[in-house]
Amino acid sequence: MINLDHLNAQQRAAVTAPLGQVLVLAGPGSGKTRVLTQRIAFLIEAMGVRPHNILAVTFTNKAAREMQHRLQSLLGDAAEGVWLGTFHANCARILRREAQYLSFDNNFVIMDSDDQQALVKRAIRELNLDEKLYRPTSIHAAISTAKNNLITPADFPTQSYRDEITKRIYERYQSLLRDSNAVDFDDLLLETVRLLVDNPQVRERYARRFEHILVDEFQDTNLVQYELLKLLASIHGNLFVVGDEDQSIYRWRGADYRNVLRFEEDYPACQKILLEQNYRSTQTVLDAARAVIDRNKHRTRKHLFSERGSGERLVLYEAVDEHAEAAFVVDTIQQWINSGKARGSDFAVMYRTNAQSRLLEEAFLRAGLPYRLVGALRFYGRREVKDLICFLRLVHNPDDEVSLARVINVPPRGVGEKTMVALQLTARQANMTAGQLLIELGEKGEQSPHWGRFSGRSILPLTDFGSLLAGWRRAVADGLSLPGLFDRILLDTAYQEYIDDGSNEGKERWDNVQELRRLAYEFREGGLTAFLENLALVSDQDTLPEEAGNAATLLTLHAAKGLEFRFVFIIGLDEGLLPHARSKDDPEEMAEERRLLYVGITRAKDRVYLVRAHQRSQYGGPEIQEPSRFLEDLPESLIQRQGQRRQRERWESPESRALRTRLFTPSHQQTSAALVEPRFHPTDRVRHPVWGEGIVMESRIQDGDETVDVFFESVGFKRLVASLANLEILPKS
DNA sequence: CATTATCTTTTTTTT
DNA sequence: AAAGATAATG
Repeated sequence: MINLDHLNAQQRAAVTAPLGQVLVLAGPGSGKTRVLTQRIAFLIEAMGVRPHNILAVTFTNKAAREMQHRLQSLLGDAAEGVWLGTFHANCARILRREAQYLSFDNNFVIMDSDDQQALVKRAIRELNLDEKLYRPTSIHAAISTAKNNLITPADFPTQSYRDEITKRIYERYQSLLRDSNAVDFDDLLLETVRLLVDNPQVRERYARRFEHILVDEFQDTNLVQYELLKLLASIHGNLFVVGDEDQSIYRWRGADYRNVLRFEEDYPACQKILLEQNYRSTQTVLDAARAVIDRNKHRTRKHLFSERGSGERLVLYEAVDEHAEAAFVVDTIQQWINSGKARGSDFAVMYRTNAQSRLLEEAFLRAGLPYRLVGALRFYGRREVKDLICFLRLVHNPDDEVSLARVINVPPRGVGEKTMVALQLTARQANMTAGQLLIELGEKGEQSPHWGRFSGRSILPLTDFGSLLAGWRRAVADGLSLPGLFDRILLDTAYQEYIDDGSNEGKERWDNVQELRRLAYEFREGGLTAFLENLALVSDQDTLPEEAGNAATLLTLHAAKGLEFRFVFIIGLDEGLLPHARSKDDPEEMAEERRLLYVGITRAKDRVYLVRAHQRSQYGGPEIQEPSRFLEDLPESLIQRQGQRRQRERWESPESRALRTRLFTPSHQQTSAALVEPRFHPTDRVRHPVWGEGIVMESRIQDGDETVDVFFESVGFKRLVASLANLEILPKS
């Protein structure tokens, strides 16, 4: 049974809001996930809505799982039947059901970003265009933006010659997709909208079904998603959306926080509820976050408050280079853990770009500290994993040209560029897809009318591969299980010999293959279709083990949204990195970088460490870094500097330095003393909360803090930072 | 014609 | 520093 007593007034108002449109603007840490789940529970239990009639949309699978989990514990089996998932997953579900109305069949594959890139490239090549002039990345971005704004190739605006070309690539790309019986991420949304617009009876069926629609992270919806919601809510009009303009960080993906304003315009009767009490962070953390975000214009100002007390200042550390940056992070975490005041899982290290994780990983490994890495060295992006996925995709849908191109020569069987071109040409002439042609060659061999079209050198490998493919498909048709198929592919291609050359790296690659096999085993019930859909839609962000023991978390600022940690490190606070260099020409993008930092800071419950490096090896040689402009927005009263002084302070007058020192005296008594002279001396007897009694061997001032070497009776020699270690000096006996 | 060696270019964030 | 494209080689 749900219990509304532990909700505050605003939260309760949201959970129990009457029917119609509800817009909840929820600051960080204000319990928005809770409101969302309680609302669903309220609808089911108090309003008697059947779960079947509820659609709940999240942005990540992680968020969807989290909500599923909470609903389960709130309602038990009564929660069964709610349509809960990401926009993309829900759309894929609809498209598979309604394939009869669409231009592709229901065993369509979903192209991931690598595949999309490959297709764009192919489209450019087929049109004989210069790849230097029309970079696949930038063309793909243009296509994606168009799709996110409901623009089909036919509607693509052509104001310049380049637009003209882009339009032609877009058209070509789209037909390549359809020839492969495939859709890309953007199509999932776009095609669903088109389905609902073009087929009133289908629209009515879904709109009637979804009596209640709830949306999380509404500020990150794009135009297609907004239209989709409108269509789905067109009968009942019960739209409950939760969001925070200040946390909108997916502009580059078409997200438009102005959908919040649009919502208020489109639904003038909507109720607006603000959640302003923060249950996560200390007031100091909130003040700092606010100092950063208040510089942004065009936003609903919220007055976040916390009852958790003022808390400690944010620490700013300026390292000499990126190695020292990583070392500072790891050392500090280690000291906290050694002091017994924190455990590994209390920490998160956040960064702007995935590339920054590598040095951190190395530092963690060297220190022997466990960590879990979100995303980055993407499991699904790894060569061997992608190879096998493509084999499976090809069995599922032989028309998939991208997969075919990828694996036809894996392991090398003598099929190169020329052979591929010949294959494609012959296939087109025969009005078949390359995959179909291969299968025919494989099945009929010399009997095939196409046999003679190929040179003696290329026909054998092609026939070879074709019969493998045909064999796998037959086996699946005869009821071979998914894990069975997986093993058969490995066996037939001698994949292990190919991938595992005996080196450490080879071993690791083979382990990845085994890991994928384990996943396939989990999907043995759902079969190939469910497995592939899951692989396409479940991001790497979701790959990490839920509770990876006692490990610190390493993740991008984007991936951090929705999470919380006691201690948050944000590294790379340099111009060019955060804000990222690519944002500096566009004020809107600059505002988004600011929101990114805001999201990072507000993840912290207790402490925030902001870290930067004077010098960084960006690409090739080392480069001098300027401090991030965002640092200047933080009032000095909220900041405690650690480590090296900033250069300009060297030229400071003694008076102003004295004043500064007084002003910045940290709240810890020990630390302030330590800045001047050591508090501990050799031969002092000390007590540590975890390791008990020991003797000070040496003590020195280092990086503005006191480092003490202590010999403990229990664990022997340890190096500690005085301000963190909580050492107690014992009277000399 | 496929594979290998050398040179060039390139860096955001993710469903 | 790594991936991708181009040139040389077998």
